[in-house]
Amino acid sequence: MATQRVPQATAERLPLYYRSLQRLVDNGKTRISSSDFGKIVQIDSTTIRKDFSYFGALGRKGYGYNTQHLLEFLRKTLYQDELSKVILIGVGHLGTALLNHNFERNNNTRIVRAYDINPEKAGKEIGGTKIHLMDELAKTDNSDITAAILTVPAERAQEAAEQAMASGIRGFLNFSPVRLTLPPDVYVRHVDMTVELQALIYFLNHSMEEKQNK
Amino acid sequence: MATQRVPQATAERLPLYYRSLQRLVDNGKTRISSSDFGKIVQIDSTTIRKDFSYFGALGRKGYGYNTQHLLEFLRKTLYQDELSKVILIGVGHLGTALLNHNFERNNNTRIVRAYDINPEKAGKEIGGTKIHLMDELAKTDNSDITAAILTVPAERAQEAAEQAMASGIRGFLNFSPVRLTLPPDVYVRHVDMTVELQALIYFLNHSMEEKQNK
DNA sequence: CATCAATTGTTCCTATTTTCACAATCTTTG
DNA sequence: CAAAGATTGTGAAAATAGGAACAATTGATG
Ligand SMILES: NC(=O)c1ccc[n+]([C@@H]2O[C@H](COP(=O)([O-])OP(=O)(O)OC[C@H]3O[C@@H](n4cnc5c(N)ncnc54)[C@H](O)[C@@H]3O)[C@@H](O)[C@H]2O)c1
Ligand SMILES: NC(=O)c1ccc[n+]([C@@H]2O[C@H](COP(=O)([O-])OP(=O)(O)OC[C@H]3O[C@@H](n4cnc5c(N)ncnc54)[C@H](O)[C@@H]3O)[C@@H](O)[C@H]2O)c1
Repeated sequence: MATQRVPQATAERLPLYYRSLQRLVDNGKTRISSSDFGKIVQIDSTTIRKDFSYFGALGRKGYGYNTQHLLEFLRKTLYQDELSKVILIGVGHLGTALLNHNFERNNNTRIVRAYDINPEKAGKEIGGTKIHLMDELAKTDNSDITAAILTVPAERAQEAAEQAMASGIRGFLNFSPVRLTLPPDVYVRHVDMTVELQALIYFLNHSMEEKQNK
Repeated sequence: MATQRVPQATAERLPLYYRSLQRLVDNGKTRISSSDFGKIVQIDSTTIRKDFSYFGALGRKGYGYNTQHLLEFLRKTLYQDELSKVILIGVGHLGTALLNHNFERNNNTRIVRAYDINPEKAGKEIGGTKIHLMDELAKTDNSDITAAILTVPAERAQEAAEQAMASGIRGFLNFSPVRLTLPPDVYVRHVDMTVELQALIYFLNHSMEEKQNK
C-alpha cells in the first residue's frame, strides 16, 4: 500500500512546517513557493519539495503551494485535527512553566492532568490544569492519553516513567537528563537543555578557533 | 594541524557523554567499556568508539576507557574547565524556571544576568540572578558573555536577538518558536518543545499503523 | 491564445552518518 | 609468563540525508 516510507528527518520537520504555515494562513497569505517558504523555515527549498513529495503532489507547478490546503494536509498527517491529550508528571519549576504555557491556542495538544509526589501541590490548579497526587496515576484510566511529559528530577525519572507505563502510556517527552530504559514499543524523545547549551558553546569556541587558523 | 575534522553529529553527542561520564565517576566507577557505556547513553558502541577516535586513542584495548581520564578530556574539549557565562533574556514562565535551575552544580555554565522589558521584574532576583531592564543590555560590557538564552515571546525574539548582538553576543539558545534571521557568524540553536511533542505524537501514531499492517 | 515566467516533482549525484567486521593489542589468570 | 579473553581503533560497506539540475507543467500576460 505504497505511500513510500517517510524518512525520519522529513517527519521531524513536519511540525515546523505546520506551525510556520499556520502563521502564514493567519496573516492571510494564500500561496507560497518552496523557495519563499524555505527562507522562512531556513531549510533548502529542494528539501522542502522533496519532503512534501513523499506524500504525493501537494503543490502546483508554476504556482507553488496553496497554504490553506497544505496546512489542512499537515494537520491531518500530524493528527492535529483531533485533540491529543497528554499528562505532565512533576510540577516543579519547569513543569509549572509548561502548565502555564500549555501549548497555546491553534494547537490541538493539551495537558489534561498533572501529577506530583508532593501532597502540598496536589489538589491545586495551574493554568487550568488540576494537579493530582502521584498515587492516583495508577488508578486513572489513561487509555485516551497519548503521551506523558516528564519533568521530575533525574533520579525519579525512571520510576515515574514506569508508573506511567503501567497505566498504559506509550510515549514520553523526557526533560530530565537521563536516558530511560523502557520496552521497545515505548517511544521516548528527549529535550535536553543542558546538552543543547554545551553543544552551542562547543560550536562557538571551535568556529572561533577555525577563524584564527586562517 | 591534524585532529581530523570532528563530524557535527559527533560533536552533538559529546555533552551527553560528558554528563553520563560525570555520573559514573561520581559513583566511583573507574573504567568502562564502549559497550557498557553504550547501554547507558543508548548509543551503539561502535558509534561511541568512532566518536572518541576523532580525538585520538583515548581508550586501551582489552581494557576500555578510564572514566576519570575520559571525563578530563571531555571537560577540556567542551570548555567546561573554565566558566562559561551566559545571559537570559525574557523572565517569564520559562525564563524563571531556567533561572531557578541555573544548570546545577558540576556544570561550568552559569546564567550571570537576566533581562526583561517589564519594569516590574527589573531589580528583582531569581535563583540568585539579578534581573535588569532590557535597555541596560546595550550599555553593558558583554565581551565576556558566551551566549544568550532567549525566552521571550515569539514576536519579540528577533528584536531581542538583535539587541543582544549589538552588545557583542554571537551565540543564542532560542526557545521561541521562530527562526531568527541573523548574520552567518552568529550561531543559533533551537529548543522547540512544541515541535518535539508533535513529532512524538506523529511517531506514536505511525508506529501503531505499521503494526496494524502486519 | 501564444509566449513567457515561475515553480514543482523528481532523477541523479554528493556528503554525512551509522554499522559491520576484524586485526591489533592490552589485561587477566592460572 | 603463556594462553585465553576482552575490547579498542579503523577501513570498508551500507544507510540516510541533502542538494544541484532540469524536464514538465501550470499560471500570467499582452
Ligand atoms: N528547570 C529547568 O529549567 C530545567 C532545565 C533543564 C533540565 N531540567 C530538568 O527537568 C527536570 C525538572 O526540573 P525542575 O527544575 O522543574 O525540578 P524541580 O525540583 O523544581 O521539580 C521537580 C518536581 O517533581 C516532583 N517529583 C519528585 N519526584 C517525583 C515522583 N517520583 N513522581 C512525581 N513527581 C515527583 C517534585 O515534587 C517537584 O515538584 C529535572 O530533571 C531537571 O534536570 C530542568
Ligand atoms: N513556558 C513554556 O513552557 C514554553 C514552552 C514552549 C515554548 N515556549 C516559548 O518560550 C518563550 C517564552 O515563554 P514563556 O511562557 O516564558 O512566556 P512569558 O510570556 O511567560 O514570558 C515572556 C517574558 O519576556 C518578556 N519580554 C517580552 N518582550 C521582551 C523584550 N522585547 N525584551 C525582553 N523581554 C521581553 C516579558 O516581559 C515576559 O516576562 C515563548 O516564545 C514561548 O513560545 C515556552
